[in-house]
Amino acid sequence: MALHFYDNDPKQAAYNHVLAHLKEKHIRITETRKAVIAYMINAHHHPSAEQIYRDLLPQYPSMSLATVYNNLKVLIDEGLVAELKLSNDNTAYFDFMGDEHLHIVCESCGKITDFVDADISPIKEEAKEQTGYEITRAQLLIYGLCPECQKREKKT
Amino acid sequence: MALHFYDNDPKQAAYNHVLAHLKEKHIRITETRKAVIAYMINAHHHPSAEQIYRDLLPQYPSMSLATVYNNLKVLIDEGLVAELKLSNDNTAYFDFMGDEHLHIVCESCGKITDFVDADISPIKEEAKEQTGYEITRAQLLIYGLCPECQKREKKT
DNA sequence: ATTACTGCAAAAGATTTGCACTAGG
DNA sequence: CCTAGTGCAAATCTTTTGCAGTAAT
Repeated sequence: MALHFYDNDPKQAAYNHVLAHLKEKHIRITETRKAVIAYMINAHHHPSAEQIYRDLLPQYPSMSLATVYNNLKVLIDEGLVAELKLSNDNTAYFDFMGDEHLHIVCESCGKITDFVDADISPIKEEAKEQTGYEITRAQLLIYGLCPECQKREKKT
Repeated sequence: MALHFYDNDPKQAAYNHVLAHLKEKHIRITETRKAVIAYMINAHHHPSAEQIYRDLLPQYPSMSLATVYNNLKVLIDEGLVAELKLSNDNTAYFDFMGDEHLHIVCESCGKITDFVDADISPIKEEAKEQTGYEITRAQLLIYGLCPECQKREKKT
């Protein structure tokens, strides 16, 4: 019964799903791994490895940055987390693959905004036909000026 | 008259266009800059800075890698070259912005294949409406398995 | 004549790696 | 138990920067 209660929380469901996935693949579920997974599921922003590390440090003072990287790599390999690499910045940002969404990056302040919908599957289909590639995933990065930066630029 | 002859060559035309653009912006046209521009226009692949440097070195033995980076940055800022950052690789690849095309990256061998067409402007439009961003550019990266790697994987 | 651009070397980041130790299954 | 995962530090790799000298306008 308690399980049903938790299953109503989509974040808890995602967390359980990830853990089940790892268990099935015989990938160990460690304290730090759980911490990174929970962090990613709850993150509304698109954190860098460094940010994750800093935010988790108070609760996991012995955790190392390398471990954060290791865990992110595992999650990426399992298709549970996506890696975003933007122009103008050689830091990778990470994104939990819950619901599908695209990213818009502000070229002025660097903020990343999500936006839902927009079906890119016809493009994938055409790409497959034109090139013979077997498409595994696609990433659309849109660059622009966020509303705040638009205002700021007008003032000048 | 000679000019008209050269204008019939689209690569020569692109080269002339870039030089005219730089001249108008009072950006100096140096030997190494011309070399990088010509290289990018003629590149059918998607070279890294290192690759450009290595390929130009025989003809420009005193050129430095930093200069390649500097010139690429200028060209990017002027919207003449695009920077591609892929997952699984923290190298940037560069692409001359001639005709519009999208990129498909093989997850197995890393090869980048271009593919033309595919209109993403409706997605840009929707992004603008949903988020209020003023869209400047978009980059669609498709990941998959190239035909060669598909064959190789089947054998195993 | 200016000053942007170059080449060099050093610095700065981000990420990866090697290794001894620890803990999950 | 056994070995994947951890924490640490050092290494690696890409890109950036400072600076004195050079060349484009």
